[in-house]
Amino acid sequence: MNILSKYDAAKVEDKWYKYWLENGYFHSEPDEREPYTIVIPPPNVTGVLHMGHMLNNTIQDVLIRRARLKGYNACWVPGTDHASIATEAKVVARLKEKGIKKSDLSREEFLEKAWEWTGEHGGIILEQLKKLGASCDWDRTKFTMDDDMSASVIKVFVDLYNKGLIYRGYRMVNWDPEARTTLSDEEVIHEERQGLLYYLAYDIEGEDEKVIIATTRPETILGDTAVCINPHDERYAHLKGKKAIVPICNRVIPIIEDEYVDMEFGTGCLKVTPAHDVNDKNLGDKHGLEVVDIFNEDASLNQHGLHYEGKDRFVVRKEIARELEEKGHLVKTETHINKVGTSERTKAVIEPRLSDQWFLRMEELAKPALKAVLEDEEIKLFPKKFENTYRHWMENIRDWNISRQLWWGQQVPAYYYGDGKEEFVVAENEEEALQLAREKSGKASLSSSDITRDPDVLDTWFSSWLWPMSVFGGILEPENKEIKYYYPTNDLVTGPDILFFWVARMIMAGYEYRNEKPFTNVYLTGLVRDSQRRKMSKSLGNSPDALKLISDYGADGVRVGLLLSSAAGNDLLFDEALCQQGKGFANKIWNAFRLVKGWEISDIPPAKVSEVAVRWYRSKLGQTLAEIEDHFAKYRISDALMATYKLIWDDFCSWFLEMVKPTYGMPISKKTYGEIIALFEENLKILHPFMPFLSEEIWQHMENRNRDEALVVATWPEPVKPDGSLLEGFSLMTEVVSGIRTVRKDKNIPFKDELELYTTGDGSDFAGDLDEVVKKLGNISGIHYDVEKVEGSVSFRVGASEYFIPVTGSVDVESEIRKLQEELSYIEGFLKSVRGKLSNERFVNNAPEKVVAVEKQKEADALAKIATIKESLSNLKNK
RNA sequence: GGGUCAUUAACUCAGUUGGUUUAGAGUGUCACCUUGACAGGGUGGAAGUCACUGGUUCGAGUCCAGUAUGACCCA
Repeated sequence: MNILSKYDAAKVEDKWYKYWLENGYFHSEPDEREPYTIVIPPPNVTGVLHMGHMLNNTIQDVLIRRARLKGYNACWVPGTDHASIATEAKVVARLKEKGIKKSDLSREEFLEKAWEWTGEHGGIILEQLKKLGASCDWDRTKFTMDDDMSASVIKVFVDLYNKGLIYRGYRMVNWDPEARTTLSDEEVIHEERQGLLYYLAYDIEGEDEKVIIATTRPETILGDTAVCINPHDERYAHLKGKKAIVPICNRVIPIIEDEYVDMEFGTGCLKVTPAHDVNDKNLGDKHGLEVVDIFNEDASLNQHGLHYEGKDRFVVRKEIARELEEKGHLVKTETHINKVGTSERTKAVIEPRLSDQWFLRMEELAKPALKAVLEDEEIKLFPKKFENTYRHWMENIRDWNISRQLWWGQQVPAYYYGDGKEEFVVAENEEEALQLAREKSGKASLSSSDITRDPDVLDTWFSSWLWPMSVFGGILEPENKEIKYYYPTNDLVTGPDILFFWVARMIMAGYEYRNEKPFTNVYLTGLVRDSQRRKMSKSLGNSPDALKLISDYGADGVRVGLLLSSAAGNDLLFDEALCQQGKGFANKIWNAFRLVKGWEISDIPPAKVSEVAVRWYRSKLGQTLAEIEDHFAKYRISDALMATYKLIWDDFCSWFLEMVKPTYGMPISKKTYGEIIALFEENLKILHPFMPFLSEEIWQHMENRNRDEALVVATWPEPVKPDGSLLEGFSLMTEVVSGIRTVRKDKNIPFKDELELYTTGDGSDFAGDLDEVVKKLGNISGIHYDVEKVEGSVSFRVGASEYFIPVTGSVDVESEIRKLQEELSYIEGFLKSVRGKLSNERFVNNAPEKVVAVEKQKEADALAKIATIKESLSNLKNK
C-alpha cells in the first residue's frame, strides 16, 4: 500500500461524514440504554458560522462523541431560531432595495417574504456545522417557527396569562427607533459616548431670576413638565413653590423637590421629562406630573416638537442648541462622557418610551431557578465563578417585556373586542377567543369581525426558553415517551453573554412546566477574540472565514486549534497558528500510522525491549486515561485534549514507537505487531472526540471493518490499572537516556557510534528489562553496574546513581568542573532551604509528621547527591 | 456610581480545600541534526521577585486587607 507522507484532510473528511450519515450513527431513538442528551443553542436561522459557533459546537461534539463511545444513547438535537428582530430587519432592508416599504405590504404578504428569505438562507449554518464534523441527529432538526414549536409558545403564553403571570402594562420600555420595536433590557447594550452637557437657563415665572439646569438632551426640553431640586440644597431654597418657564415652548412648569436629585451633578437642578426617561417617569408618578411625549415611533419629533416636527432627534439636538443660544438660554456647554443604550441588533440609540406592552412576572419563576443553581446544586455552572453573576441577576430580576412590535414571530394570542383597557381576552385560537369574549363582555352577539388580534409578536427568547422541552414535544404532549426519555438533558454549552437571556430562562421554564431542571451541567465558553484581544466582529473584519479555515487546516486541525487554549469561561485569543498546530498533530499521527503500516511482519519471538515497551505503554495509557476522565468530569476540555496530545505525541510516538521499532530492514514479531495495533486503536478511540475524521480514516485503514465496527460507534477503552513501579522506573530510565543524549551532543558523538555505560547503581532503579531500552535508545553496547569511578569519562547523575561514559580523546576538564559546580550550588541552595525548615522548631513541632518526614528525606537525598558530586569534582581536579 | 472576576516565562494558560525537590505545560525562541514515519520532524538548552504593599501562619503563587491595572456585568 502506498500511503502519502502528508495527511490530506480535504480528501477524507467529506467521505467519512457521508459514511456516518448514511449509516445513521448520529440518530437516536429511545431505548433501554441510558440517554445522554444535548440540545444545541439554536443559532439564527439566516446566520453564518462564525468562530463562536465553531468553538461552541466543537465542544458539544466532543462531549456527544465521547458519550456515544461510552455506550450512552447519545442524542444531540440541532436547530435554529427565527431571530425576530435581526431577520425582520434583513427582510425590510431587502424590500427597501427593491423600493418596497414594509408598510406597503399586508402582514401576510410580509410574512411570505420572510419565509422566502428563511428558505434561501435557512439551514446554511447547519450545513456548515456538518463540515466541522458535528454529529447532530439531523432527523431531529428543529426551527422555533415550526408549527409544533409555535403551538408550544402559544400554549405557554395562554397558560401563563391564565395563571396571572403575564399582564399588559403601560410602561417605560426600550424603544429601538430603527426597528420600531421595543427591546428587553438584555438586548440593550450600554456604550460610553462622548457628548455635550448643555447648561440651559429657564426663566422663573414672575421673577427676574433664572434657574440653570444641565442636560445631555436639549431636544427633550419640549417634553419637560417640571424642574426638580433637592430639598436640602440651600442654593435653591428660595425657588420652592415657584414655577419655571420652558424656553421656546414657554410651558409653565412647577419646581418640585426630591431627594433623588444629585446636588453634585451639573448645577444640582434637574429638568424632568417623564415621557422620555425612566427616572423622570418615577419622579412624575410620585409628584403627579403631566406626561408630554414629543417623539414619533421613528424618534422624529411630533406636534409637541413645534417647528421641529418631523425632524430626527439628533438633528433637532443641534438645531435647538443653536436656537437656545440665539435666544440667550444657552449658558455654556461642556464635553461629557455618558453611557448610551444602543440596540444589540440595529445599533440604534435606544429611546425610552412609554407604551402598552406584555410583561411576564419573574419573581415567582425565578425562585426555583435560583435555588436549583445556588442551593441544591442540581444544576452546575462551569466555571463556577458565573454563579455570582447568576445570583446577582436572579435576585434583582425585573419583569420581562415579551412583546415586540414586529411581524416575524409568534403573534400574541390576545384578542380585543373593544377600546377599553380590559376589553381583551387571551386564547389559543380565534374560536376560543370569541367564546371568551362573549362571556367576558356579556355580548353573545359578538362575531369574529368584532375581535381583533394583537398585532405584536413575542420575543424570540420566549420561544427558545422552551427549547429543551419543545424539541421533544414536551409542551404539547407532556407525557410523550421522547420527553420522558431525553429530559432532563445532560449538558448545555453556550456563551456567558446569554446566561440570562437564555440559560436562566430555560431553567425557569423547566421548573414551571416539568418541575424539573432542563439540564445538569452548563459549560460556559469564553468569547473568541483576536490576538489583540478585540472581540471578533463583522464590522472590524477580524473574524476569519470559518470554512476557509477548515479547508486550510482540516476540520480536525481547526477543532484542535480552538480547543487547545480554551479553558472554560476564559476568552480564547484565536490565532491561526493554533490550527496549524492541530494540523501538524494530525500529520504526526498519520505518519505514526505510516511507520507501523510499513513494517514487515514475521512469526518471530518478540524482542525483550518490545515486551517491556508494551507493558509500559499499557500502564501509561491507563494512567493517562484516568487523568483524561478527571479532566472531563471537571469540564476541562482543553486539559483533556492536551493530555491526549502528549500521550500520543510524546509517549506513543517518541518513546513507544522508538522502542518497538525494528532495526532497519528487519521484520517485527507478529505478536508485538498485534499488540501495537491494539494500543494504536485505543489511542484512536481517545482521540476520536477531538479529531473524528483523522481517527476514523486510520481506523478504517487498519483493517476492513463492517458497518458496526466504525470508530464512531466503537467502545471507549476499559480503564487499566497502571503499574506504578514500572512507570516510576521508566521515568528514571528516560532521564538516563536523556543523559546519554546530552553527552553525545556535548562531545559531538554521532548516534551510530556505540558507547559503553557505567553506573554506581546496582540496576535496581529500573527493574525488568528497562536496561534493554537504555541500550536501544542510547545505542549502548553494554551497561556495567556497581562501579566506583571511571577514568577518562563524562558523568551525569540520575536519582542517587552516577553514570559514566568513557570517551575517546580528551575530556574538557574545565567545562566538566564548571558543570558540576553549577549542579552543586543548586543542590546546596536546595539543602539550605530544606534545613531552614528542619531547624525551625515550630515547623518540626507543628507541621504534620508526614510533611516533616518528606523534608527529612529531601535532606538525605540532597546530602547523598552532594557527596557524589564532590567526589567527582575532586577526581577531576586531581588530574 | 455599584458589583463580579482576573493579574504566574516573550505569548496563551495550568497550578484541584496552604507543605511532593528554590513553580509546570503548550507555543515561540536559541543551538545542533541533509537519521530509513513525519523538517508540519528530532535532540538539547535558555527563559519567571507568581502585579504591588502589608497581614495571618511553623510554612503563602495558594488565605485576609489595601493599592494599581485590565475585563465583564448592572444602574
